[in-house]
Order: sequence, then structure tokens, then C-alpha cells
Amino acid sequence: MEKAGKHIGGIPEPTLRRLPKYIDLLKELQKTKIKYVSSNFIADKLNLDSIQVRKDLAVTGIIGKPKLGFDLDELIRSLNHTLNWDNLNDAFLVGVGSLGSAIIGYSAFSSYGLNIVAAFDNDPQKVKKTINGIEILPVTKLAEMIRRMKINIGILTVPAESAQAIAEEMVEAGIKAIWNFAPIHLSVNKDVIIENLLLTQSLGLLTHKLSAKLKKDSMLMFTNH
Amino acid sequence: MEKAGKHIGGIPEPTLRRLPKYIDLLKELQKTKIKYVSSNFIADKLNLDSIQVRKDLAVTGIIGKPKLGFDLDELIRSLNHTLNWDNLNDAFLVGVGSLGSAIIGYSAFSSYGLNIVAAFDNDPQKVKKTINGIEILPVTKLAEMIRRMKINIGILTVPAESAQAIAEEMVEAGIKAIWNFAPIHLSVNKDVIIENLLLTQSLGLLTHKLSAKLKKDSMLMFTNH
DNA sequence: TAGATTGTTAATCGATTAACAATC
DNA sequence: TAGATTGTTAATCGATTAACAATC
Repeated sequence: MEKAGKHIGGIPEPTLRRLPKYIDLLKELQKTKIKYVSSNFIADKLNLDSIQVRKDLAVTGIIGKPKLGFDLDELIRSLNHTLNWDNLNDAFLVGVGSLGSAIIGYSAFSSYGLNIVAAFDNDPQKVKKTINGIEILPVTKLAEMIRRMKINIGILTVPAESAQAIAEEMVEAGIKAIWNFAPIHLSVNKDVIIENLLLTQSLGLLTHKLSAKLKKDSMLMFTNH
Repeated sequence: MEKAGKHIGGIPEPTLRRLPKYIDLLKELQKTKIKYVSSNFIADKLNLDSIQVRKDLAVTGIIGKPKLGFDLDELIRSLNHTLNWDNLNDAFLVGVGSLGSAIIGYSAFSSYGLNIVAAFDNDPQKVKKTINGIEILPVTKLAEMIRRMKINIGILTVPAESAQAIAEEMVEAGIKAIWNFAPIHLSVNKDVIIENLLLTQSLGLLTHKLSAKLKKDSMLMFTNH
């Protein structure tokens, strides 16, 4: 019963967001002969602070070796484990438009813990087709199949108008986490995990920063002489 | 020369990330008869704190009306202006794979300040085709056309291996901001704006939270009786 | 006027950064 | 051993939240 007692909060979200970057970098390194990697090296490559990198890696439970750094293979394993990427999480995708197709077509997700089992659409033209080995089924079968196959993850790539309804159907059928690409706020029972991926959120940052920079640059042109 | 003096920092990034959500919600509201919206209403719909919403909206410079709230149309305009979405920013996309095609195919970007002028690929099969009215050109023409058309934004949807090289070519030719979808850290001159959109970053959050939840739930099953 | 809502100033909280001891 | 690197404890910084006065 060691270390029982109160469960102290989870991993900070900013930290979680950096973990995939570490993994991508470290996998690159794996192609070389390097066996150990220091927090300083990682920080340098990713433009981060080495203290922050050490703090981040610490959440995975890995213990580094003073003077050497972290064992590369072990580090990748711990990071993957923290994200649960050492398991394959079964998922259904709904909405086989261009974005949905792109996601189904991206085979690399299996390295990131995601196994898309089937896709659903309401367009009869698309049904029965197969993309990347993944069958497209009529959306009328969605709920029944979620129940039957005990699927936990739903990927929502439908238009905004249908997103809430499909989300509700998913949750009703037992989906525990939704990866939502529709630009709309889903209201569901609060113990369902919703992860929104809004392309426009990222785009907004870009366009805002760009316009701020262009404005600043043109001001400098006038004041600097 | 009013209000000259030191330029105080920009808008906090967490705030910027919430602005598109406000816009999406408010555009929905625009379809109704509603003319004014309160911070409380918004907070309630998006599961946020109303104080936070007011603070966020304040960065756009809008001034609300006590007792009424914010003028809906005006609010949308200020939000769009803050993100520079009231301008169309020209962009080139490189890498017409499934994700690149999906992005080109998504016409709605024009409501979010993005105008994809042309796409580039090194596959002769894809070149000369047109998606959503956007022509696909050989990547050999990229640099020259960036210069000629004075394009500021580059969208990178190439495989990780080619991303750094294309990024360098873009920057060399005068690109000022890169929207990067390749799972790799780009090293470029630090005054180039890089906005990374890593699908796996978002996915990692989802899989981590899900596994934490499933673990917690199964623990409860044992301790609760 | 009374009451709802904004907007500002202050308090809290959590993440980042710094300082430094521990270790191989 | 000396030196590089980890890991912990403390300080700083910035975003969120709270308190409250201003306004229509």
C-alpha cells in the first residue's frame, strides 16, 4: 500500500502538449547511433529551456543519469506510455469529407496510439467504399456498432450543423472521448472527454501574429532612419 | 502623439486561442434575432468564466453596454479584426497529399482571413490539376512565384523529411509566416512566424486523458462498493 | 430607482525559470 | 577527482479568478 493517499492532480496540459514534440525529435535521433540524450540537447533543438525539458520528462517517471542524460529508447518508451501511445485505442470516425478522408488515409496514426476501425457517412455514394483498408459504413449503424464493439473514441469530422447530434448519439452509445474537428462547441455530459481540434484556432494565431509583425515592421521603417 | 511610449506586450496566447471560439458561437447567434449578447451568456455556452470572457473581449477594444451586453455585429467585427480576419491573407500551400488536398478543398477558410492562391507538389501526376479552383503547380516554381506575387504565408503539408528544406526555400524567397503541419521542428530565422499544427499533439491529450479516466474509473469500481 | 451588466483593480493560482545540491 | 548533468526546492511571472465600483 505504499504511496497511497490523495491523488495529486494530473500532468499540466502545457507539458502534455510538448510530449509529442519530444517523441518526434527523439525518433529522429533513434536513426543515429546516439544512445543517450541530455535535456540540454533537446532544449536546444526545440528552442526550449533545459530546466523545462527536465521537468517535462520527469512527469513520465523516467530517471536520467547524471553526466550522461537519458537513455534514448527508454525515454521514448516512457513518453509513449504517458500518452498511452503504447496501446492501440480503437476509434470510429464519422464524416468522410475531405478532412475525414485525410485522417482515415493517414496510416501513421497507429504509431500514435490510434486505431481507426471503421468510418461512417450518410452519403450512399461513399458507403461500402474503403479508404486505406478502412470500410465506410452508413451512419445509421453507428450507435449499434459502438455498443457491439465497445468503442471508446469517436472522431467527428462532420459539418458543424450535424456535430452536436452525432456527438449525442455517440455518447448515448457509450463513447468516452470525442476528437472533434467541427467548429462548434459540443455540449455533452461533463465526464465525456472532448478534445477540439480547430484548424482556425491555429490559423488565428498565425494571422494575428503576422499582422502585428507587418504593422511593427512598417512602423520601424518610419521611425528608424 | 497620444498614447505613445513603450509598447506593452501583445495579447496573451490563451486569449487568442479562445477568440475563434467566440466568433463561431457569435456567428451562430447572428442567425437569430438577438442583437446584444452578454459575457455571461457566452461564458455559459462555452463553459468559461464570464470574467474571463469580458477580459478576452476587452483585448479587441470593444466597449460593452452595461445592462445590455455587447452589440453582436460589432463584437464579431472586433474579434475578426483582432485576428486580421477582416483581410484576406494570400498563401501558398506545398504538399498536395491527402491533408493538403483537404485544406485546399476547405472553402470556408476565406471567412477566416486565408486565401490560398496556389498549391505546389513535386508529383507530375498532380501538377496542372485543379482542386476547388486552386491550381497545382510544380514545386520548382515555388520560390520564383513567392517573390513575384509577394506571398507572405506558406502552408506546409509535405512529409516530415522534406519540411525543413521547403521551409528554408520559402523563407529565402520571402515568406514571413509558415503554417506547418509536418511533425518536425522547423529551424528558421527567428523573425519568421511559425505556427505548428500537430494533429498528434491534440491526439496525445485525448489518449492521455482517456487512459487516466479509464484507470480512475476502474479503481473506483474496486474501492466503491 | 433598482438591478443587471460592464470594466478595473487586487488576490490567487499554476507554470516557468532560477538556484543549487546530489550524483556518476 | 573534476565536471557535466540530473533533480529538487525556491522565486518569478503571467493568466485566471475574485471583489467591487461605475454605468445605463
